[in-house]
Amino acid sequence: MRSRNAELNKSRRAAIIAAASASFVQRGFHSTSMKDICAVAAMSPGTIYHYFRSKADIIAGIVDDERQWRNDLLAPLAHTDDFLTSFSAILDEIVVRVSDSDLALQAEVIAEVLRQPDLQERVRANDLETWETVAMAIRSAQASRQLNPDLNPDHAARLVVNMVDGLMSQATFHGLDQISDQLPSMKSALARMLTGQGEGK
Amino acid sequence: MRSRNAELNKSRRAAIIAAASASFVQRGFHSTSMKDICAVAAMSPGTIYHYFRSKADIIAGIVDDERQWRNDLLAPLAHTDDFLTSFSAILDEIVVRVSDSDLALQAEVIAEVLRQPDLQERVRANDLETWETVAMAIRSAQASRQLNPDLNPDHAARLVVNMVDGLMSQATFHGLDQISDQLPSMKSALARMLTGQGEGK
DNA sequence: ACCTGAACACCGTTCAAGT
DNA sequence: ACCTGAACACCGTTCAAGT
Repeated sequence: MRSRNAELNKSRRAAIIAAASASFVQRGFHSTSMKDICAVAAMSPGTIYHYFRSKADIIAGIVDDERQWRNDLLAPLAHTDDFLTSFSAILDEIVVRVSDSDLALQAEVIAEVLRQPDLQERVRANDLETWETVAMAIRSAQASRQLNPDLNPDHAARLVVNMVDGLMSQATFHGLDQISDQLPSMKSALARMLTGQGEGK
Repeated sequence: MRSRNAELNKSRRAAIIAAASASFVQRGFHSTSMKDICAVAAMSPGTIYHYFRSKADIIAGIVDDERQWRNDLLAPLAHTDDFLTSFSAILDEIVVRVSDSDLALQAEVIAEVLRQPDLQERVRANDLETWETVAMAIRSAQASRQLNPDLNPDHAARLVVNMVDGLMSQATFHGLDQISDQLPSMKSALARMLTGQGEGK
């Protein structure tokens, strides 16, 4: 859909995404009706369908917001000269910046995304981007002898991303409070994993 | 609902859960209609509502199956005298026994569970049970000097469960093939984390 | 108790009609 | 292009009626 008024298009889409996100968190994706979203956004159904192909399509916008958020969070890794300290700060920031609503919305999105092939590809691409960012940071930290140079940087990056994914899973089940207690031991385990000499493959 | 015929009750419930699971994997929870489940199970809507309070309630049965599955998987940890080898075998078994359908169904369940408080409590309890099992195995492995005795066993267990959760997340996005490549480096990282001396808190 | 299927209130989406 | 709201095909759930 080519829009005549690009400004309006952008602000309307943002308003619809905001209204839908709030509704999804409260009631869940599939028990939020279009009428609910219409009420929160103060628009008629026809207007929403003018900006989005379907209710499911609204989620694509949410996924793109999430990508932006991740990139901002990881940006410091690209220029740091102390990988472990930077990464530790990122973990702390996750606990501060992620809310229970974010976790609920994220769970909603993942389930929905799994049966929209083009959306799934988008989420997968976001994840690969994150991995690549971490792998590059690890490579340069190895070059400056901060991390064990025997480690395969791609595998190590996967492990690091894996642990953050696991942290989010546990936050989803047990709440964000619970996982802050876990951060210190997680950081020292990471340090041991990434700096220790040994069979790094 | 007190049933007169406990046998029938059990087999009907199992048949409905099987029909529903298959449908949820194919079409997703919220685009599976009761009519779909009726067709696959070859029952009328009234019959299904005789055994389950609602469409969402069917998921409780799926969660209980998942709990059984986890307990079976982790059972060897209770009696092993070699924690790392046992755990490594469990990781291998996950890759063999988990299918793409299982991952899709699991994602569906998590999103749905998050807004049914009693179901959420059930999932949380399953997770705590897993954690407790791993923590006990770690404690006895520390007693026999297999693992670093300075580690806090509860925190170490959280880390181990965390990494498995992370593995499942990544399998959901990138497929099970991708994660088998990751297993060797994950195992050696785990070994380094759990055996190495250091600031274990 | 167990089962049927028509009936009820409601859903996502479309589209003729307006500006 | 942008917006409205009635209309359409369909949904989860109930319930009178049967055995």
